[in-house]
Amino acid sequence: MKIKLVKASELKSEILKKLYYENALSCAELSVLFGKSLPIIMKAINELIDEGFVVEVGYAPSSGGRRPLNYAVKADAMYIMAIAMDQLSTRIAIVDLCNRPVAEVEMVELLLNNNAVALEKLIEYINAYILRNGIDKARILGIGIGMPGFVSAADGINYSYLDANGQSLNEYIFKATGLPTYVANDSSVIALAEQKFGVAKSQEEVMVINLGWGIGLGMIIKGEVFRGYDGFAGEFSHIPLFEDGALCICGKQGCLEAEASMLVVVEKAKEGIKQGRLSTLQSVIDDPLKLMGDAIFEVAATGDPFVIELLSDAGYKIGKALAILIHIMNPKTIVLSGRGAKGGKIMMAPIQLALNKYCIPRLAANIEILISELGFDGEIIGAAVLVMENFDQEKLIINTKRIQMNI
Amino acid sequence: MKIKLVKASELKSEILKKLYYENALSCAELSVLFGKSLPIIMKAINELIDEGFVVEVGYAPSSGGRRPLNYAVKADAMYIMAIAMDQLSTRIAIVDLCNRPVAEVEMVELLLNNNAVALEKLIEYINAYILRNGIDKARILGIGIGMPGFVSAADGINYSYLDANGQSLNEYIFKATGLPTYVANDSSVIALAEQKFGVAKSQEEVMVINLGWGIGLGMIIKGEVFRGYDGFAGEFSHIPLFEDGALCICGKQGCLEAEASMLVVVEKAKEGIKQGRLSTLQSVIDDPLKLMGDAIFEVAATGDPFVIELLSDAGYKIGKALAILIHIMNPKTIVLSGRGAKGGKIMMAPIQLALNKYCIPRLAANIEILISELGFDGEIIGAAVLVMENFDQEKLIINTKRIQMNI
DNA sequence: TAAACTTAATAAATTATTTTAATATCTTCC
DNA sequence: GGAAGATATTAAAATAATTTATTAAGTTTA
Repeated sequence: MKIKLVKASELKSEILKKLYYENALSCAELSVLFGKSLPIIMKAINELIDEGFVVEVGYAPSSGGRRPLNYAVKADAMYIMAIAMDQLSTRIAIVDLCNRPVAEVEMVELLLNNNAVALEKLIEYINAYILRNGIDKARILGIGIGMPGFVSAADGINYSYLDANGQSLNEYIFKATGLPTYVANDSSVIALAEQKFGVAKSQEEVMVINLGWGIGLGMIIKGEVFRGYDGFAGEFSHIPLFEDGALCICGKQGCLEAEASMLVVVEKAKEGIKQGRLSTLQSVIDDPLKLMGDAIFEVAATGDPFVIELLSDAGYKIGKALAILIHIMNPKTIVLSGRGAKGGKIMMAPIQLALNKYCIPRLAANIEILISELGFDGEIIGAAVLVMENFDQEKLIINTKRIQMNI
Repeated sequence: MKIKLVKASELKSEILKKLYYENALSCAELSVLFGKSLPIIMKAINELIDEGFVVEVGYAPSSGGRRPLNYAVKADAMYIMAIAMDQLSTRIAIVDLCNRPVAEVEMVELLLNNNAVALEKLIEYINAYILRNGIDKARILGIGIGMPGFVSAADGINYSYLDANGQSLNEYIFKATGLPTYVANDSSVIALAEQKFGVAKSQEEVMVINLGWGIGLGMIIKGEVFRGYDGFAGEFSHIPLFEDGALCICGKQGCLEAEASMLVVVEKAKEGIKQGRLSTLQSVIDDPLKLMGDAIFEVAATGDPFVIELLSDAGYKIGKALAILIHIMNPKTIVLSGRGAKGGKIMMAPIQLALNKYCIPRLAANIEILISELGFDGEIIGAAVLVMENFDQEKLIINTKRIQMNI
């Protein structure tokens, strides 16, 4: 791993971040990682221990000499509120610094589209959740929120949903809850999760496909989320892919989303069954969208031919889009993630088929397509990561005071 | 501009690079740029002056206090050999540290396709050019080469042309010339030129389209060329864009290159004229490809309807491809560069038309499409930049010795 | 099984960097 | 046009970081 240059004044918070991501590291390892001398690292670590952020966690195996003493974050030094939204529902969790929930993860219905009170509802949920679980707000480092739409993480504005009269959602929710808040596009948040704690762990260049009601793309470039100039990079759903394709909600024709998203698969399934196609999906045909989505993958796993046909068709089209992405970005790894990752195994073959057809062989040859193991938890974990990504020395100092007051 | 963290041991070479890119800077500016204290910067600058790399270049205008003393690279401290190749011909130049040629830029015919002796020819040209112009090899910092094909700049290998039995071209040419050599894909080299000395100067996120016999893409991300995992990123020519398009040399159908490259425009022009279309291009219809390419833009500038029709058609298709790029990368700036940049003005309208049709308005709204001013010189300048990008403390020390021996 | 070799942690000495203060030079505002 | 404020440079003092040496603790090999 490349050494990461940091300013001396940011060393301690950077070490804490690293320990959060890497679980446990020795001083020697940290020394190499940051390109700083051992005494400096030891001083920082000892201070972090004194301040209550870090603990010793025993010795690592020797690599031919004295065994190194490993350090890790103190899991309950701080908590993080992680929120994962989609168009239909919102999940809320509070996790510790090992990403373990310290209160039960809850899901609430929260329609984003044409819902003027969605933001107020969200804030209500947040405050109620904290209160109900009896968690001290002072212990919570911040709130990370992954949400669909055109989100500028830099400005804290979602241009599609949750309007706060043009104000920053980060500011608005901070004022309403007292907790530092960071919003970001759901796909970028999922990409964060996959790179820090998922199948793409520690990789510097990864493309993460968020298979959901739309089709999102979170990009990790040079080890960081790439957001583009306005923060809208990775708008994969609406690339013009098919000459005379289905009409998309965006008003255009031939968008990837309109041909291959989970929404389309569900709709095609309903329509097909109505027209007499046989499928075990028949029993849930009148269920709401969300349940139907879950059912698709259950039924696919049992080998239902109609559903597999639908998923294969979607997979092939996604594969064509991936071919374009590969030509432009030449990634090493592509991760299929999001709630649709469950169908990844079935889609793998048609995706590969499409790559064979649409990719220059040299580019497709070494590509590694992985299926997320975080699955549905990805967005929650990513939302927590989002808070830690914004952790800095200033917040370290604030929280040091808090811990010292408590003890 | 964001401060650039550098290791203390690399400060001097980084300062020199910065001065090369920015022409002239004061110590105070450098201090801010690198986040280092003034005494450190002054020490480094004074050493660089003593070593013969830097000179004082007078005072900058005051901004309300004592006028700062500006420093610049000593233009003839070192020379750089810059080589720009395309499939048909190769240009060679030697430039000083102000990118001014110190010997006449020469162009030689050098077919890359199916030419087993192309590499040997290239080396011959290099050595002959240096000899003919009587330039001391010890004065030349290195050779930068932009070339078409699948080029891995990291490995120094071009997988399409100029095979050195799988060896690194960097190594091979170094052995044959005694000069450190760096090869890279032509489009990435042009992107470097545009970002350092062109219309995209100092921008951190830029997409540079190389309009030539193919259609290349050089990406600047976080201020650096993005090359992807294998180094093949930006393979824009062969993205699958049209359902049943023309057959491409790559064997696939519907590639952008097969529909909109300069090669296609020239061929369509020839064919059209043969079939009776009226055009002032008629007089050069039997000229070789290269001349025909130049003629296209000359004729277009006079308002030739047929040629404008052809360029518009190509522009519209390029616009569709740009729409995809914009959806994925959300850049602030797109630069039309390469030898085809001459036609940029004519293509601008159809490109915008395509963006209106294929882009989500929010993404297309703020996009800035610029036409290169470096034009045909872009690849030469970029090749020189390529050498400076690889300049480090080690090379600084080597060249210090050289200068001291000479003086 | 002990000697030789590694690696880790700690302390002391050296080196490097930044901060502070002082001086020089220029602009702008009475 | 001179005084006050701003910026740049230089020198000295204070601070911080790294290097080197030392001790501790483990592995490998003869």
